[in-house]
Amino acid sequence: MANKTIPDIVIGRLPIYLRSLTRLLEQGRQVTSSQELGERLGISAAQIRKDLSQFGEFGKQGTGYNIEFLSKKIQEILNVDRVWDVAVVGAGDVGHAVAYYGGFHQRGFRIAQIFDNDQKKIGTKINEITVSDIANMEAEIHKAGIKVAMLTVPAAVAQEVTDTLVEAGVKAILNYAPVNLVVPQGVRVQYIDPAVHLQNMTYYLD
Amino acid sequence: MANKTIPDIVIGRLPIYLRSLTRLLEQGRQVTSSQELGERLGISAAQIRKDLSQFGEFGKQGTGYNIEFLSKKIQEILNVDRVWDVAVVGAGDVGHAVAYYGGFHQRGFRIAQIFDNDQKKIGTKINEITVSDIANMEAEIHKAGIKVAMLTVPAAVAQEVTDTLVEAGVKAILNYAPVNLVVPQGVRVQYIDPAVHLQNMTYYLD
DNA sequence: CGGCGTTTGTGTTTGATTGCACTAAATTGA
DNA sequence: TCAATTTAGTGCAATCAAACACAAACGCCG
Repeated sequence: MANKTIPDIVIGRLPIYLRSLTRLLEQGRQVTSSQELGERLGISAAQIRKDLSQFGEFGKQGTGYNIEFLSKKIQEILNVDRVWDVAVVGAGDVGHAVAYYGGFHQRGFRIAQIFDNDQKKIGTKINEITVSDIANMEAEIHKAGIKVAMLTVPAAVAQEVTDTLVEAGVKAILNYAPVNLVVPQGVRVQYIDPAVHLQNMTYYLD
Repeated sequence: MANKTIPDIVIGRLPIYLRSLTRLLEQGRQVTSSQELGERLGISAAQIRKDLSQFGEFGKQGTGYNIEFLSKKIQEILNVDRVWDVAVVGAGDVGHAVAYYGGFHQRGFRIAQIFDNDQKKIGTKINEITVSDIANMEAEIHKAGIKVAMLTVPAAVAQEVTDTLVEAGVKAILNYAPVNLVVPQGVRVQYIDPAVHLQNMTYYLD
């Protein structure tokens, strides 16, 4: 049943499922059902079953899903049954917050390098990681084989820095700058822009 | 033309269009086209035209869209042709980063209040705003008539705090905690969870 | 050990979203 | 002035996603 080009939108829901399963595990639960998950997530049970069925048969009729087993399977699908080294570019407020956030490791990511262009910041430590000069970024990322980066630089330089990251071999960029990035085929970008989310919601307010 | 229940997915693209228009304005541009916008955003020109046509006729054939005019119109549609007061709940790293982020105001939002439950933080100032005791949150938000909140508290207490926010009259919550929130009809939630975005991308990596 | 209630996985239907292709309006340049 | 070019707005077709509904499997309990 696997490998028939899974829709992006399905992939996008898997991390949400995984997050919810983690919460259930924390609560000491061992088994859940598509119905329970659906209620928690505001998604129909049928959709959850169909999404999961794209990758295999993980549940048991009459019983539901073993949470630990399903978590493991989703982690494998998403390639987070390992830890990815991540580079953070930009050591401003957002870069700091990201570097200090403790939740990444158990979800498959480790902040390995931090870069900035401010001489006053270079050499200082953020959460035990020394800030490096962005001038050396391409070489260092390339050398370390890093494929994932978080971009927390000002909008004005985001595209330029992105080009360097791509040159360095980065294939996945989480962009906090409020700009749309242009990247070549094979490089993925995801956006985090709080104002976009807020504006989405204010449409529905008076 | 207008008012026929616009699909959520269309609303979700409007802030992206607005963001891109802002960049163009910054570059001194006055006119653009659906084609140009589409190339910048990786969206088809037809889709952009169709999205906009849901709300009126903003362009001119042969010419395109006046950027300033279209920006204004989208701001009106999204209700961000005004400034919304926002409450930030949780004065940790993320709360700090959010409070210091300078980009909100020109996009329709102003951080008006910050709350925390840590006695050591209460009374201190973050970017000129005094941190208030979360115990007074419901009353203060209600009194100020605040409808929009950002939630930057630990996952374990996010639902509990959400319930209080809803009680206080908040109708839009931007949730940074990695938990799905349950809210009554009429209250909107958007999620920001960097790990979710990263996990989405690692699916496509080897 | 057999019937009942539960829940998965999936073929099929329904609905939503996107892309296509065309018309009409505006601009430009000769 | 007029033909060529550009581009918005839109009806229709095609694609994609979600919901429905049911057979098959499983566990439980008497």
